[in-house]
Amino acid sequence: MLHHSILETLPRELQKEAVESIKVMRFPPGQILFRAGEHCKGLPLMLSGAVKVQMTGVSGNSIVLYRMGADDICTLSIGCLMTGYGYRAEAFVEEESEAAMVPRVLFDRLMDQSAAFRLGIMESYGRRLDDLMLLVEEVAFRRMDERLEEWLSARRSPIHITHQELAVELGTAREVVSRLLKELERKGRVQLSRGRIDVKGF
Amino acid sequence: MLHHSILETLPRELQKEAVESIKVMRFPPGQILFRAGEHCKGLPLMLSGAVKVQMTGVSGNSIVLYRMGADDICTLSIGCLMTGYGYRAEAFVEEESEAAMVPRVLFDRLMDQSAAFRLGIMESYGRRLDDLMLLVEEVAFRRMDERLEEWLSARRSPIHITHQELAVELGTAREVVSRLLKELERKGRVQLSRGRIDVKGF
DNA sequence: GCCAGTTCAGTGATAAAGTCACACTGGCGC
DNA sequence: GCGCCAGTGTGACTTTATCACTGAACTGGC
Repeated sequence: MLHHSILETLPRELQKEAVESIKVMRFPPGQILFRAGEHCKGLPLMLSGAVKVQMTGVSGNSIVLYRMGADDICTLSIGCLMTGYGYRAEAFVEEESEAAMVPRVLFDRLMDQSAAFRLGIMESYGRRLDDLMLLVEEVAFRRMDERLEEWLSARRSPIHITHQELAVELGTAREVVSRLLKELERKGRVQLSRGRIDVKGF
Repeated sequence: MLHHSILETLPRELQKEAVESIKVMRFPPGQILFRAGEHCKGLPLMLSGAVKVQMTGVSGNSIVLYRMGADDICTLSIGCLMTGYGYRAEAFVEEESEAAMVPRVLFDRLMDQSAAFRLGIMESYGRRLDDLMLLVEEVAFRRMDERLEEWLSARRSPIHITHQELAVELGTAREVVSRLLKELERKGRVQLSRGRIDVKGF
């Protein structure tokens, strides 16, 4: 089913048109939504699930830029759609997801005819820009141990993740994560096992 | 005079309306266009000059996020306008600048009535997002000596800048810049003096 | 079960970058 | 000329990144 808040603001006729030309797609976990360099076919509106967007630098290291969940808009796609450049990042499906793919033509039409749609798009863009600015600051200036603890305490224990994946989340090297985690374990804050971290309340 | 490519695409009547309600403002070097936390009154279209946008983190360290020059659009302002949040960064006028301030109401009207205007705005947004993604990668993974050399070789010698300012450009500490520069001087690649760097061809 | 292959984690050594503290200095105003 | 101060240099130390390697834990085949 096609439930996305940005579509619900549309007047009846546009909504009807939208429902007709939008294809809902389903992505299993592990699938790649798009890769770096690929070109954008349409704007994905996330209906459900979870997708992480990450970038790999020239050095070969990767970092997670942000995540998308239900009711999000894939802002990155808009930029690609508008400038015609390929994606710079790749999107990796973490949980079974559904997305409504809005074709270019319909996107243009909606931008033209619905102020609410425009507002939704622009707001989403603003938030994404904000996210990235915060990330820059975080990566440039914050200490890794703090960031790691913050990341850990933001989820429910036990956390199923490898040190390598966690390193990509934080934009650092696997060894750094391993060492910091080991340190936390020595302090009794976490318990480590293969592919799993048990957080013992901060 | 009011010359900005995004306005030139407008049909005659809109252009006339625009010229009437847009105030052109002039900013001397050193002036702050907006500060972190401030709210956005309208969308600045850069007509001439140079403005740098930088953010200061909780740690007190700052980093330059991007620059705006003639014909740019202050994308950051759109986000603030749309979400109603305050600016997260501050904009510092580097060279005498002129900007056309588009009030909220006119912005909405232009977004509504001109496809070309919309396209211009969205493109500009896409580029900015791209810039920030590149910056994240740069800050997270690239070596500081490389980034410094790149920065130096991208401008014309002599460069008038203090080590502190250069540190903000790169998002690092002043001492790091001082040491790297000294190293370059020992190698004969640059010559240092107070507030000035002479680059001797890379 | 056992074994081979693979992924994941731990760690020492070393280099790069960030932090803190403080000394020095070039240039300006008085 | 002298004092002041932003700008710079540098030592000592911590944190983070990188490289190289070891061993432990899981996987699938037999």
